[in-house]
Amino acid sequence: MTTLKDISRKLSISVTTVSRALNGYSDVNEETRKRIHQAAVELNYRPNQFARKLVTGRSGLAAMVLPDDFGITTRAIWFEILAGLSVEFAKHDIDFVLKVSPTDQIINTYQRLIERNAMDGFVVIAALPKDERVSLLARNDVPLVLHGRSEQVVECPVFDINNYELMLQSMQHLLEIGHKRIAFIGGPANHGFMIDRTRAYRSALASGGIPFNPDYIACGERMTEELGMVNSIRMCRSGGEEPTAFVCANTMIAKGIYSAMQVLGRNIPEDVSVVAHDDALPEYRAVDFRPALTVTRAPLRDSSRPLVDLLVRRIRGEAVESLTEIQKAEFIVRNSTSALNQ
Amino acid sequence: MTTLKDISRKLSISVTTVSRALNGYSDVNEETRKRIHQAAVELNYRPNQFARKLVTGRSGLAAMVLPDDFGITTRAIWFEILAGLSVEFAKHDIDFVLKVSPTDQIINTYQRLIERNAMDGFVVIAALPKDERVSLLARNDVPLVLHGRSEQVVECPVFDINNYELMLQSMQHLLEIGHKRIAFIGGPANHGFMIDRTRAYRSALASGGIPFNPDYIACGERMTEELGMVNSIRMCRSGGEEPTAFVCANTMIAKGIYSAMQVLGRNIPEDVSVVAHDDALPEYRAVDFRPALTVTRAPLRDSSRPLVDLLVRRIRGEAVESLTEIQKAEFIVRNSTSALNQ
DNA sequence: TTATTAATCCGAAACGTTTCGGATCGCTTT
DNA sequence: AAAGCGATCCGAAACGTTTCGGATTAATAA
Repeated sequence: MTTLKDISRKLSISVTTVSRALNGYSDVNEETRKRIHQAAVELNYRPNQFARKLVTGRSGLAAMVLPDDFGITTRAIWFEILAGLSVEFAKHDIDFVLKVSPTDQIINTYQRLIERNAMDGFVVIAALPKDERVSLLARNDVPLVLHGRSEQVVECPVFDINNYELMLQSMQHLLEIGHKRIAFIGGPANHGFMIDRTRAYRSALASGGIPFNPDYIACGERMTEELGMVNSIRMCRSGGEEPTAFVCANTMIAKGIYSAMQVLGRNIPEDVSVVAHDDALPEYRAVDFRPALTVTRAPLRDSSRPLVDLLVRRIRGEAVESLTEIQKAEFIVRNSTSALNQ
Repeated sequence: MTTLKDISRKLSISVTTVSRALNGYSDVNEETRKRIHQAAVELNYRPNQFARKLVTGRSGLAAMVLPDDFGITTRAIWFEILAGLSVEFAKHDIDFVLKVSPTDQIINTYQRLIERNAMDGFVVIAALPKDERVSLLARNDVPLVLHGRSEQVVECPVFDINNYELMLQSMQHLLEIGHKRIAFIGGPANHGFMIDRTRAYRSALASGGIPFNPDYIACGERMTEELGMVNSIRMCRSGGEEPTAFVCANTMIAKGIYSAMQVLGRNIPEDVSVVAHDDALPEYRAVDFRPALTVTRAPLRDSSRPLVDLLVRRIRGEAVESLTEIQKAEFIVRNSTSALNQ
């Protein structure tokens, strides 16, 4: 392994100057900088991360802690997120470490990681309104970036999609084409994104002059096909008036509704309309639904870059105020929605 | 953050002795060791990994490099593996770093990681007969553990399941109940596990006096439902004699065959028998198949511990010869197989 | 008594960086 | 001629460990 000292010796230049040259300080002559850079590539120099960490306090490591029961959704989604984060962090020369922890030990795991002081930062996903993870990290002054908004006024960068707006858009579309009995099947009621969307759902109903019917809303811990299937069947069988349209928190739920409607002998979109939010998972392509699914679309993959960028800027010490990014979902009308035929 | 020096000062004992006490050396008095340990917990001491790395060369980091197209299978499976590795490594105080790389850049990614010299070891999964990753790592003397066997005689620990045996078992079962036209639908032909299973498939046929029919074997890059569906339909429609039984490399393929048989109006197990190898993924539970699926079972989750143990022992310097572990799959007969009715 | 040994302890160097606080030198300004 | 300045460089300390090579003491063997 070649070190600064090797370069220093080879060029008869002090270690200090070699270090400063390589790190782009201004007090080194342009020509000697050239020589140093050249020697560095010749000798295939790689800075020793651990020596560096020892003095700077930076480790070149960022982590994410996941519950071992996979939380709100399925393995496939987590992997999508992990993969994106790994490649984005790599661009900043940061290694991405994955911690999986029993669900009831999550906070302990964070605690230990914080004590060890080995991570430059964390990415925290699926924000809760009062998020213990966030407050713990913030209290200990360790950088984090949050996916989703949390109620707490907290000093951390945030990335989110416009959950309120996209829900409004779906609802307005359905209202415009005449639907009145619109159901919403979503995820865990306590998560930030669900709170936003539920708010939008109710506000859209209100603005359409439609009373809120609690039977038309279903929340589940896991946003899977099963959730969509079970709840849509329940709603259609409940004896009262059946929904004429469903809004789903993701495409898996929509898939479940498609199956359910087939079982019940209902046609999409003639009998019921379906709209979903689409994270653009390759396994559930909305265009491949039959009929093709109308969606608000915000690829999960696209969140990795902003997430990592925000965290890196936070680690570099940028002011938190400037570190918020809200991504707009795109509304795409396909064939799963049609005007209500009376 | 509390350091050795803090403990040293508090107890008026040299840093050396504190270090040696904490690391279990024998040249420190039992009573002072007690005092030191106590002070360590009182002060909430955590060794600084980076300082340690600097002198020992160990980083407390292990990595896995994955292709960004997810290789032979689906995201869900990768996540299963990743989660298992993360928790097992944690037990050894090792952080698990995940690297995702474009498929054609895998070797470069390894190269860079090796140069940086920041990983204590790697876990390499889905062994190829001549595996460039393995030879690269071995050549550079970096510890690795291999999942699956590779042809190369190489100095590395290996974990595998008894692919040859389990295939033999499935085949013998089918032969015993009278099947002669047995198809095998599996994964990429060049992978170690497929080579083993194909060998067993042919050897079982031979021992049953049945000629090998190349139309009855199908390999695909991705072992998904689609693969099972497409190939079983093709085999059943090919005009020649249809298979009466299918052996599948995993349960997803079996699921595809179930769908295909339904489409074709065939009943399982009356018309066709199906056997699969079961990695025990929660998403595809063999017991939940209708009819319940006969399998050779070897939970993927169970591979994490041996994998990590082997790697850790290799890192600690144990002789490679002792570091091989072959896990036996369990054969479970359920309702997807029945005797051939003539 | 003296030499040997075992049990404990410790000073100092080393790992590879970064960074603080100058030092040197030639040029410009007074 | 003296003072000041900018550009360029460097020595040495520091980060928190581990480890080599002893040092000290008391008990044991000669």
